[in-house]
Parts: sequence; structure tokens; C-alpha cells
Amino acid sequence: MPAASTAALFDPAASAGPHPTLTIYNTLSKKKEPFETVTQGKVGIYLCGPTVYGKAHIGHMVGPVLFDTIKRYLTYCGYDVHWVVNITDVDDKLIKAAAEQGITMAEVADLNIKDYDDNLAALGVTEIDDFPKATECMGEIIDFIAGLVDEGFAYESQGDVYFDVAKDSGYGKLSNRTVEAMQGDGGGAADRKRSAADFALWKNAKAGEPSWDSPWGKGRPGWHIECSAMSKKLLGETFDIHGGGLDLVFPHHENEIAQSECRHGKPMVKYWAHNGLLRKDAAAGKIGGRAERDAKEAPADDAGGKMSRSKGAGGLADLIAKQGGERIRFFLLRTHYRSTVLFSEEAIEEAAVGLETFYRLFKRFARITKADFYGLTPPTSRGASSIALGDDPTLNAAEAHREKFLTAMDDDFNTGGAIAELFELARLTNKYCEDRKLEESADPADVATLELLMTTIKELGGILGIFRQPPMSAAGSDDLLDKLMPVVIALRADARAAKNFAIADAIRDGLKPAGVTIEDRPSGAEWTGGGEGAVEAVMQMLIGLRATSRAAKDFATADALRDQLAAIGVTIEDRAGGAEWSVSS
RNA sequence: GGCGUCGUAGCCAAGUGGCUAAGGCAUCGGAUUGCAAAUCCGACAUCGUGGGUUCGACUCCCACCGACGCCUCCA
Repeated sequence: MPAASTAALFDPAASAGPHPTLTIYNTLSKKKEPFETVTQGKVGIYLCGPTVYGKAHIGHMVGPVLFDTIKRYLTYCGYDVHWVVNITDVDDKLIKAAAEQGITMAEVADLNIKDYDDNLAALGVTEIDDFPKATECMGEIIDFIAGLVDEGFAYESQGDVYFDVAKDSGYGKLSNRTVEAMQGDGGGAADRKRSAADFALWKNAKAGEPSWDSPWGKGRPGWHIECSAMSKKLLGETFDIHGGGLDLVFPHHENEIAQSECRHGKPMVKYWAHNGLLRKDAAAGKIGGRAERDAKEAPADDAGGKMSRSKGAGGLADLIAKQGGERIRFFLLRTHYRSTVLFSEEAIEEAAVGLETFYRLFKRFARITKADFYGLTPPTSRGASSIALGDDPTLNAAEAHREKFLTAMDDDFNTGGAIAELFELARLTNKYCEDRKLEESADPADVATLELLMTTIKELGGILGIFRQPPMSAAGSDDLLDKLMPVVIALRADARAAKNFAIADAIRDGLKPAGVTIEDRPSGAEWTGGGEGAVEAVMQMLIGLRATSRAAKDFATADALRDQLAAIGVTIEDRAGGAEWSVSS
């Protein structure tokens, strides 16, 4: 691959022209294009964020996770990236929600912004530079509209201001439609518009609505204008990448282009990048879509089992609390961003099985080297691989996988293809540990090689925004379980040493209902799992084991069990109807 | 109706005009293990249907079938 070396050498800060290997799909041209920035070395990204009238759903996270990954990758490639995500905090639905809840629109917004931020943090979305709110950019918005009116691209009508679509010869180019083909009836404001396709830049305030002073009287901005005004303010009149869900192509982004390009007389955006939408199942529409909302608002007639609104889906925050953000992020990144993804908890859990392979490898690394995977510090730029090609076939293979990972990312951010290389790297590393029997003895050279392999995994995982820190355990940690398990393991080790495999196996099997798995290692057993109800299940297993031992007159085991539990403050009392356990504080 | 996207093994999912069609999950063998688990090795697809272009297509074109999105708020 001759391209790899030149790609590694390309320095966006120092070199002009397109990136030699990186391509990005552009919705406007409908093809992949070489990536070339507006300003040498710098990238401006604008992502349409949420309208914060309600709690976020999983669909709202696709764009942020994707663009967080894109920013990480571009930064890794040497670009100086500035990423903006806007918050729409003035809108009909917010006004409605405020009225229903008896609080102000700003309070509705604050509540939901908090929820949104928490969700982003949990998914490892940490790279957003600016979070502008529409209400905080009112001056820029009004100026923008005034400019359009002055130049004849917009007109006032009864306190509203509309964009005059007929004045924009390019209108429809993003969503590939003609003004004639627009079938809308113009909505409720049709009588105030020159054409049904015209859209509101400014809406006259109705009584009791939040409003701002403007040259056209009190009112508030239309939906699309804030993005034109805020992107101009923060990224300039022409910037590099504009993102959002595919459902925003029309009318939102079409209207943004119309406003900005008529106002500035130059292209607004170089690359329009749209992510695919999430669906619940093959026959359902997108998550959070109209069909879903209609179902939610429909009267509750559970009788027929219409659609799947019952199954305790819970909110996004609940999902994150249950699954953990890294699983969700990994799940989203497995699929190409422009694809539709069928979303379900089962699908997340299946993806999580693969993720566990990495977590086990991290533990294996710690076992061998006594070092913490999360403490490794990989190179942060593309040109600086930690691996130098040489005679070691394992390292050479690892570097080849690294190159393939980067090639996949270069190809329109193909995270799915990139993840495959991560698995290859894990396999290679496990095999290295296996072949060299590193768990038995590892000389410094072996450890050094192993560290290079693990560092590469950390480096590439970091680009995807994963493996940056230990994942939160699925259901929170449980102190008592942490104390209990060493006792269980010691008990089992004794049994194994005494070749009492019946007891050893009974312990391991008895742990399954608790969701706890034991893995025997030369260096001792390790356990994973747990979760809600695990402590009770483990205790019941121990109580059962003790009863069995006593019945078999194996008082040594029974007593050892009770004594060791007592040592950690857990007492077992034998009662007529069975044993009870309690914790002394 | 208009404009788009998509259809790859049991499931999820990359990718390519000709070289072994990635990877994950599941399954089945083998190594390893007291037995397991984990790990490693191996097995497992001719790419929706029908045509066309081509020396050659899963990859390009056409038609059809099916799914989904947008055309109204929407990540």
C-alpha cells in the first residue's frame, strides 16, 4: 500500500490541497469527494442538535456519536477542528410544553438540555466546542433576516417574515426537488405567503408567547434561520461540514442553504453529511417519528396489541443506566453512519458480547504486566505509530491492521470496517500471549511487544471514542458483592485443592443464576458479572451449599463457609425453616 | 404520485469488475482445562428476482419485487 506512507506524512497544517486519502460522502453532490478544507489545517463542523421540548431519545445520539468520532479522527489526522452543536430552545413545541407543565419555556429548555448533556457524557461525546442556543443569538438572527429582507430575498407579511423561494434559483438542490414539485399547501400561514413553498424566517408573536423585539414587531425566529445565523457567527460564511439526520435534508437544510447562500452569495458548506435513522424494527418507522408519536398520543387501547409501545422501553437515561454508554456507542459505530439501524436492547447486548472480548484482553494484559490498560498513553497523531516495522511478524501484522483501520476511516468514516481491524488486533494479541505463554513467564522484550500491541488497540479505540476509561459496570458496583466473591472463590479454591470437584462445580454452577461467572486462571480465579439481585442469589447459593455439606456431615466445609463469611461481617443463622443471613455494620 | 436510500451466511454487518467476499453474534469440530469459562486453530455465504453490458459482475445498466426515508414537526 504505497498510499499509506504518504498519508501518514500528510500534514494538514503544513500542506495545502486535498487530503491524499480521506474521502467524505456529500449529500449535495451525492458522491464521495476528496476531503479539502476551506481554510488550510482547520475544519469547521456544524451539527443540528435537538429541539429541547422533551427528553432525548436514542435517535438523538446518532449524530453526536458519529461527529464526535469524526472530530476525533480529523484531529488525529492533524486538523484543528471546531465543532458546533446548536440547541433549539424556542419553538412551538417548547411553548406548548411550558404551558402544559406550568413553567417557562426557558425552564423547559434547561431541564431537557440537562438531560441531553448527561446522555452525551455517558456516550463519551466530549468533543463539542460550542453549544449555542437560539435564544442567545437573537441579535445575529434578526440581523440575518434583516439582510435578507433588504436584499429582496425575504418579505414581511402581517408581522411575519417569509423567505421568497422564487428568488432563489438554486432552491431544491440539496434535496433534489424543484419548487414546482413542492406539494405543500403552505400550512396555516398560506394566506400570508406569496408561494406555498415560502417558509417563515420570523413569526409574529401571539398573545402570551415568548417574544423578542424586531424591525417587524415582537416575535420569534422560524426554525431554520437560527442555524444559518449561528453557523455564520461561529464558523463563518462558508464552513466545512454540516451534519444532521437524514430527515433534516428537507426542509431544514434546504432552507438553511437557501438563506445562507442568498445572503452571502457563496457556498454555505463544503460537505453535507447526513446520518441514517434508527428504527425499532423492520416494519416500523424511525424512532421518535410521527408514527410513534401518534401512537403515543392515541387513546390507550391495549387490547389489540397494536404497536410496540407497551414494552417498558423507558427513556434514554434508563437505557444508558442499564446498558452503559460504551455499549451503545459501540453498537452505533458498528454500522455505517448513513445506514438505517434497527435498534433494540437485544441488538445492543449482542454487540456487547463482542466488547467483552476486549475487556477480557485488558484484564489479561494486567495479569501479565501488572499494568493498567487504561493507563497506556498511545500516540495522538496519525503519523506517529508506536510500531516500527521490523522483524517481528506479530508487530508487522499489527501495523498492517492499523493501516487497514485507517484506510477504512479514510473511506467516509467507515467505522464498521475499522472495528473489524480492532477485533483482528485483539485476536493477534491473544495469540501472542498464547504462543509465548506470557502468563507463565514474560521477559521484558515480550512485555514490551505486548505493550505495543495494547497501545495500538488503545490508540485506535480512542479514535472511535471507546476504551478511553473503564466502562461503568452494567448495574453499578455492589460493595457487598465485592467482599463476598473473594470468600466464594477461596472456598472454591479449597475444594479444588482437595479435589472435591463436586463442591467446586456446585459453587460455579450455583453462581450462574446470580449472573456471576468464574474463570479459573493459573494465577487464581477471576469473577465477572453481578448486578441486581446478585448478592441475594449468591447468598442463597452459599446457604444451599452449607445445607448440603451439613447433610453430608461435611462439617469442615460448612463451618469454613460460616467462619469466612463472618470475617467479612456476614452472619448466617440456622433456623428451623432454613438459614437466614444478615450483615453486621 | 415525486425525490431518495437500501436488499450480502441463522442473525448483525464491511467490501470488491477478475486474486481466500472483512469482522461480530450464534452453531459445529479440534487444542487447552479436573470439568468448565476464557483463549487459540478450523468449519459455516456465490451477494433480493429476471434480463443486459463485458473475455469476466455480487460489484455497471434496465426492469421487477420488497423494506425504509423525505415531500408536514422530526437526530
